[in-house]
Amino acid sequence: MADLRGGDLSRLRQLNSLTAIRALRGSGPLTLSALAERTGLSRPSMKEVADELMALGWVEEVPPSPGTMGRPARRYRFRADSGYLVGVDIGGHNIRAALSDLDGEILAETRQPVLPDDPLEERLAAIGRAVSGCLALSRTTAEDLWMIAVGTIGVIDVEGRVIYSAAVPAWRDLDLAGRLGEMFPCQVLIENDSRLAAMAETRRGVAKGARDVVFLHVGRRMGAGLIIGGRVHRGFGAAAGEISMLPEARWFDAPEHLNTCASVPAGTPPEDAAGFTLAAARHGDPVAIEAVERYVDDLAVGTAAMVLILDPQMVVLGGGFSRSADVLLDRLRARLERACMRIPEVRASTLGDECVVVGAIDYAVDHLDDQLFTPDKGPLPVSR
Amino acid sequence: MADLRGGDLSRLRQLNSLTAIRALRGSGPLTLSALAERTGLSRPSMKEVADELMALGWVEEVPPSPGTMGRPARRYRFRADSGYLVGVDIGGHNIRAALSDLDGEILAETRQPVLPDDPLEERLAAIGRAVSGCLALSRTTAEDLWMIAVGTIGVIDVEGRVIYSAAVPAWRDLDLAGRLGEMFPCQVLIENDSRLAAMAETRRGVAKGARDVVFLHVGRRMGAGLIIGGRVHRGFGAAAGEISMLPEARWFDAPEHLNTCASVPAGTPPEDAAGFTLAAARHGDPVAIEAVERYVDDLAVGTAAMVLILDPQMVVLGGGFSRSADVLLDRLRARLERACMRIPEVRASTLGDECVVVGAIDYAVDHLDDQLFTPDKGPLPVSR
DNA sequence: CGACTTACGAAGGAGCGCTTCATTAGTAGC
DNA sequence: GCTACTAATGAAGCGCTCCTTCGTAAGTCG
Repeated sequence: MADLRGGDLSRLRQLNSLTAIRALRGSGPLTLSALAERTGLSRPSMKEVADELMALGWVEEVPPSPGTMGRPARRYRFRADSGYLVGVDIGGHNIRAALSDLDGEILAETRQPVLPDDPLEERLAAIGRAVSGCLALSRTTAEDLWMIAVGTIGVIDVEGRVIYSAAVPAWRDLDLAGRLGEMFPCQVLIENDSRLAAMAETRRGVAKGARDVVFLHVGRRMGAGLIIGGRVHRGFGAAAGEISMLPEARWFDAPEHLNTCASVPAGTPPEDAAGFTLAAARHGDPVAIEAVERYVDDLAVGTAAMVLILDPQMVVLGGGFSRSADVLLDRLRARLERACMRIPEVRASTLGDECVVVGAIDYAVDHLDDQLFTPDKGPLPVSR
Repeated sequence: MADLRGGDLSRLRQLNSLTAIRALRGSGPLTLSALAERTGLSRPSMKEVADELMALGWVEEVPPSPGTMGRPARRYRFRADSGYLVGVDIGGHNIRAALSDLDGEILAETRQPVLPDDPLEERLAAIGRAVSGCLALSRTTAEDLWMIAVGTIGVIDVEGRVIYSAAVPAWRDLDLAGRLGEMFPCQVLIENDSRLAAMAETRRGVAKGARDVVFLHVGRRMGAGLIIGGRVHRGFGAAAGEISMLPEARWFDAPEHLNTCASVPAGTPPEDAAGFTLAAARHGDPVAIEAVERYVDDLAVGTAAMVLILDPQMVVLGGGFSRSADVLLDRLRARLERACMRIPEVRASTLGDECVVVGAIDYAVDHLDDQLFTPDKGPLPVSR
């Protein structure tokens, strides 16, 4: 049972203010009449609400649109630029950052190359540089940041501490939330990168609008992120999606089939081997195809487990190997058809490398909405 | 984004009425002042709300409690008996039914033995008898039923049609929701029985209050039900939890280890074999222990998959074999500790055979609450 | 330049919740 | 059996929020 608080008249106003903000966020500038119609309020009431929102800084008036019949109508827009959000993707070789307005519209992006075994402080400094870069590009300052959401490889506990990170040795046992909290004067959110990628795909990618989605990170390491009921599923200890730990799921070593394929020429750097195999398979090389088949065999086991357990609407393939989705998708589908009761759609990611930063932004927007648009968390705050 | 409807004054009243009903449902009869305090409303307003709820039939006055200081206070209670809910468990060998009031308090229970290969019409008739029995025991009539929730073995699709049922041949392809809808003059809900059992355990069993729970049905057949975010997780096609379909999870044949154990005396009826093995293991029979170890080995694979994927707060063992939880729990825990990152609590069901009917009732209560306590679904209806 | 269209703004009214205060119906003590 | 105390009741008056209605204003079109 949720809250047991009854409501006051002021609560009603609060509700209507939030409804108005929501209506404005969803679509561009709206006239007073349009707003009134969407919210179901009468015009005079809507006017009062709008005045209040303007006074608080949430909304501003824009010039009326010319060329319309009748008296020009006042138009209002949500001041998405009264604050900014940052998303960060901490990967093994790259740190990406993006800055967005409060609507999640991305205004700037940067990338900082790093090495997996860079020392901790150097990594943190690179994060700082990536974020500063975004701020500089969009001519904003750290004071305008409302929230920063970070996606990182590895398992993060509920408090934002790194429990486990195979790819980045220095990351282990780090109090990431604490360190980033010292660096930035705003709220810091930490999440697993696959979960954020899943978020991005359900918000603006191929799975847009779906409520239950399994995102598979296929690449040199394997990962999964779950969206359940339209929200990121973290699990009780923030360890959901770690099925690659289970030997029977055959995920952990699955990429080896691609790395050790006999078609790969000697001397190929190890990070390019899998890509070579996938490309060879695309061109019909039977040995490479054999390796891909074995890879998908293994991939399908863990995937089938997730599909059978969750029965999602869609499975999205992301990560480095998803560039070779043409080689993988049909094969994966065929195996799922054999194993599963109901086959979800199986699609490739459409967001590519920006998946995680974009998902971090979306995650931050969600979090912000929760804070703002949940009634009874005090009065609507003043927006600068 | 949820609704974009702004609110009226009447909406506020509706909100407060719902809050009051909630407060009354949660605890027994309350005085006007107590109600006012809990809802945060002033006494005069609370009085008005209470009068309205009385007029609509949702609430009634009870005699003031004697022996208190000061003027005796009016007391109100939720009229949980203004309607009734029925839960049904359609099993292979038994059909159980329970009748509850609108608070989910169980007032009557019945059981009808059936045979797995009884013809369809006989089974449906047995359901009718089970429900009529409950009505008779509690002196109510079918007209007082508001909702009936049915848990059944097998996979049910979103429309309440049986897609697959290994245990009950006649069940296959049946439009269960349709047939039951003809039998009872109220809303009919169909769910998989493991999911309802999971529901019961999170509402009034061992997992009370937990938000993410995996319920394992361990018995002659294997099943699983998931609670995610405090709600039953059905999946997009209502097929969530069917991991026993996956060979690698080693669930489907797991019970065979117990059935074919060499310790079981020749001539034991097949349905008692597993129970015998479990009992023998409890008393130290090394051959039986060996069989149990193999059984738990297999059980743990699928369970670990679910734990790694979902990271639940608790795993609850239910179903026939959970009576031997003392033999199973520690062994299962030990294996999960090896396989999983974070170990959830592992506990045995406390509700026993009534698990599914009780869960069906809880499911109906939830459904009813959704319908009643979601504002903006029209005005609060009149309760008879 | 006048007719038409559309939005604005002010006035009056109804519903809901709040506070305040005198009143009432019990118990406890003498 | 009477008085003091306690706690709830019921009525009156206030303020806020939303609604409807109307005359007025600011554009476009012919």
